[in-house]
Amino acid sequence: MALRFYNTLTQELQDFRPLEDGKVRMYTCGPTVYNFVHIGNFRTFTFQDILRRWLQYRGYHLNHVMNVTDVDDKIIANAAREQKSLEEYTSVYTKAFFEDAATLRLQQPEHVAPATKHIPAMIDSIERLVAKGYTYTNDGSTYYRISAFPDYGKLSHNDFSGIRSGARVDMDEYDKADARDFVLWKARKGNEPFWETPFGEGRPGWHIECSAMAMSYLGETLDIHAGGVDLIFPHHENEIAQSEAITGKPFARFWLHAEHLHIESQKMSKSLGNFYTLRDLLGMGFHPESIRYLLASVPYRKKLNFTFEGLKMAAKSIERLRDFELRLTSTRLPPGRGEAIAARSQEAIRSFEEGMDNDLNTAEALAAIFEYVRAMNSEINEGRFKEENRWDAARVLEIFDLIFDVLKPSDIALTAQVNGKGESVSLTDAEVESYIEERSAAKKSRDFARADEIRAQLQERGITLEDTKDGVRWKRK
RNA sequence: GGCGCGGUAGCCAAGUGGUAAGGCAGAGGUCUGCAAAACCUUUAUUCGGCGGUUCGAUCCCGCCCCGCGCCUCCA
Repeated sequence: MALRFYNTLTQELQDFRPLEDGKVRMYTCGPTVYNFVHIGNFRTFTFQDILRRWLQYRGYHLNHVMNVTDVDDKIIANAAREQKSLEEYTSVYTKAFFEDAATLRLQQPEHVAPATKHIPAMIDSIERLVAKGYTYTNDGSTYYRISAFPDYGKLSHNDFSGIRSGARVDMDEYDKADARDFVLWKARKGNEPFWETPFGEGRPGWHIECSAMAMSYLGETLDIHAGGVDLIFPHHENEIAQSEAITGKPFARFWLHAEHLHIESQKMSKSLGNFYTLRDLLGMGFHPESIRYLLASVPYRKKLNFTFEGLKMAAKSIERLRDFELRLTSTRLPPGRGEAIAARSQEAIRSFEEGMDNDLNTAEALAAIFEYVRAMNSEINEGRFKEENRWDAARVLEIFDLIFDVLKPSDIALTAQVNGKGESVSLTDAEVESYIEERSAAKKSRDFARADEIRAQLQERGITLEDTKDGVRWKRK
């Protein structure tokens, strides 16, 4: 089956083909940098990362643009309060965002586009809308008249035909001619930051940045536009209204939207005290891979209930895969290559691909991997898994990790072993090895008490020992 | 009120018109000096409720109940 996505625009699953063979033009809505972004935001960004990786795995050359909203009401207000320039204020959170993204192993888009660096493109877009008669001004601000765009509502599937501005609305009494109209350019107020334009001093409305930047980087029609469900209306609806009014062409062919994340079954909110940033969670001792796994393992169109129990489960799931990976390299195997196992490995890859092709059904894809791991563990126990099958299995894990990217422990995980007093209790590999030698000697002389004592001490310091037929194996927790 | 999403085992979560993937947790067993890891067995006669269509529905239709989102800034 071909790669297919659920398209919000058509409300159905559609086979994905880009406009141009082999190339995908993708635009995603990035962060508004007025604060540290929270874990719910990262659910969406993780979805976008999985999408990126899968498109690349499927052989597409990606051109992905992500905007950074670095000018809006909140930013201006916060910056003013801290008596900082916009730039000073937003650079802190922009930097933090990309650090967090890297911690979660999110790939960098090909282009990151801060709004304030693209004002001329926005001005150009607005001028074109003005020329085509889609706008009106009021108090120095320029508005988009949605009644001029008959398709308005096609993305969110709302019917606005009944609430068009009519005789009842007196324009003199309202900022906007129609409640649904939105601002393209906001008139300068007081000491707020502003830019000079043919239609007055001011700053851009929120929606215009995405239309202008998307089209200037990617052309008039995008293959994919993605974001969180809350952006469907009005943000994405307005982007369509702006862009298609300018070009007369479809703005984006596939609209993909990630569902929201809840915390312990509740909406995340500051008043409930369940508002977490990535940094909060890392501070509680959770590993980035666990967070990434949890965010990625629930298919993106399903609400994700983020719980601490879920994070622990994620960590255990990763551990199971890592144990299998370790077993592949540390077990002595009979020579040769089991053909049935080679074939089973191919089958696992096919199932994994099928799950991912199915609108990025990560739960289905994961099931393929776990079923495979169980089967292979069995084959190893039975002696049918041969020396050269290592490469077959390694390939399966490699493909899995190309997308999920959770097998390699984070540096943080390696170094952040601290005891209750906050002191580092990490051991070097050499130290661990020497303890293992001491324990082996104790075992040889049947001093099991001493051997168990060493094992327990290592366990306390995050080192787990496993006695196997092929010697002692150890891993860090 | 309008538009939309969802309710599957203790938790997370796939799925199909023909009778329920996977992960975590639990129970029993094999292996082990003991553990750990791994494997085996086991854990929903049942998929929110009630009707309907059908030879047959968790999956299709209708109604109802519950949870949630958007309709104003929001991933």
